Amino acid sequence: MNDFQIDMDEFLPLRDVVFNTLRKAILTGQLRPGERLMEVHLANKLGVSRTPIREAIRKLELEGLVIMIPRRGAEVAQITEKSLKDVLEVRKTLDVLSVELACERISEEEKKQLKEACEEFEKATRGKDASVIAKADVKLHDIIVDATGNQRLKQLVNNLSEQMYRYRFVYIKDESQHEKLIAEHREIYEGILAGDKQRAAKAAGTHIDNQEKSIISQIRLEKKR
Amino acid sequence: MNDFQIDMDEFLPLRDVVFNTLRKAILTGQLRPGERLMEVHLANKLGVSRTPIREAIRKLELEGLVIMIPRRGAEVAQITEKSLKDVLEVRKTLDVLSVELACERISEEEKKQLKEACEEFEKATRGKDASVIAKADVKLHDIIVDATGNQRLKQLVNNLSEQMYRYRFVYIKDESQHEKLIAEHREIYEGILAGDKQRAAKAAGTHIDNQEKSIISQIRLEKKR
DNA sequence: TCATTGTTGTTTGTATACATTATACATGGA
DNA sequence: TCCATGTATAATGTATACAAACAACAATGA
Repeated sequence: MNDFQIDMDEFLPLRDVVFNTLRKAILTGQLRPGERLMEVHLANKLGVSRTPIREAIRKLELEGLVIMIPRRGAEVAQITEKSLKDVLEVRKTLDVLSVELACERISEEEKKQLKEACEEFEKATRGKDASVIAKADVKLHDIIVDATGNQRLKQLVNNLSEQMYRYRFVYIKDESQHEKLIAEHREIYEGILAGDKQRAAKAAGTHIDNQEKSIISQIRLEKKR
Repeated sequence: MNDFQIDMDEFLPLRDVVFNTLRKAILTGQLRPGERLMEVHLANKLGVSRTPIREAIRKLELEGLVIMIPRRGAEVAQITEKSLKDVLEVRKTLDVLSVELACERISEEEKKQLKEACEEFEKATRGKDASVIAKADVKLHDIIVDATGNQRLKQLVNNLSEQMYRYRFVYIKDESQHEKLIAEHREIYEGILAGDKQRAAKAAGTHIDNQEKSIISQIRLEKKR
């Protein structure tokens, strides 16, 4: 249990390595909501001193992934149905903004990438490997936010998306939804290519709405256990 | 020069005091873009050790107010016209979302507060004291985002607003704009009270557009100097 | 039995010491 | 003069040491 490990490949300050490690552990659920993050413990586990651990926690704190209790330290933030609805409400708006801006600003090169990503996604769904599908999904959305040319938007959308990383697999694993997912992606893709803002925006909206449904029902399930 | 001081009133961990202090110094322009934040220097200046300084910088880093250069430390992030347009593009969308949600969800109590804040703002503009006007403006917008009941939205909108804190006074000081500002606020206020999403959203949009114009022209002025 | 207080251990908060690296400047040679 | 190299300095990156606060639990008294 709790067997996350540091990724030594990276050539970064330890604080950033620790930050990425803890972040991933939280987002994938290896560190559970409510779990305390004790500095010496983490330091021993990851083989570093307390300093980089603390600095990583400061960043996680600002990102909202952990909450600080004075003189008691950090613990993994609880995810409530309410907080997730809040996140999704904002994310929906920003995703819609993204595709609208993408309609206006996408380059020819990016259009090609988008087409490839779309096909890649369809292929991935046939493969049934959830992590491959998830990756293809991320790729597709990345291309869209990149096409907006708005760095800040990209950063915010990515951040909001990652808040739901834990639940990503819920709706990706559900094969009965795959056709729907493909159709939604295709609709967004075609809307952007055609420069049809309304069409793309509407598709992006329903795309999020469907995710919301899956995730919320999953949360209710977890709550009951 | 550079005469910001620590605010000792606060009863918080030093890292948070330092964070707030540096943040304010950056947002008000006391720490200029490009300026290096050297740890020992700041530590001496604020009378603390390097540790809280470093932890504060980690948070500023994640917030995008400083950028880290490996082995060289932190410096205050540059604000370019592009980065500001990016911020405003996102903020406009989120402000519009805020008033739309406020239309649906505002309580009777909040309606009363909103009315008062609106009148307060009008009174403030007659007083000509920019900081009073700014405060009334913040109050008004706070009530609106609070009325959405969406904590995440509130946090993001506040953060984006603060990015432009430096330029706030530009459009607030310009008395020729006061009538327009009052009218815009009134329009937003009445739209929300009437539950008229379209009306309120449109007003909020033009409100941001006007701010954008003032701020962009100000940036171009500063650039020329 | 219950409440209060004392004590001990654990954890965070802060400071400082040590290691490493980048930069600047000087020195020497072509 | 210009370039290269070496050295010194100063800053960050990391580890550790010390202080203060909190929590748990035991002991004591009513």
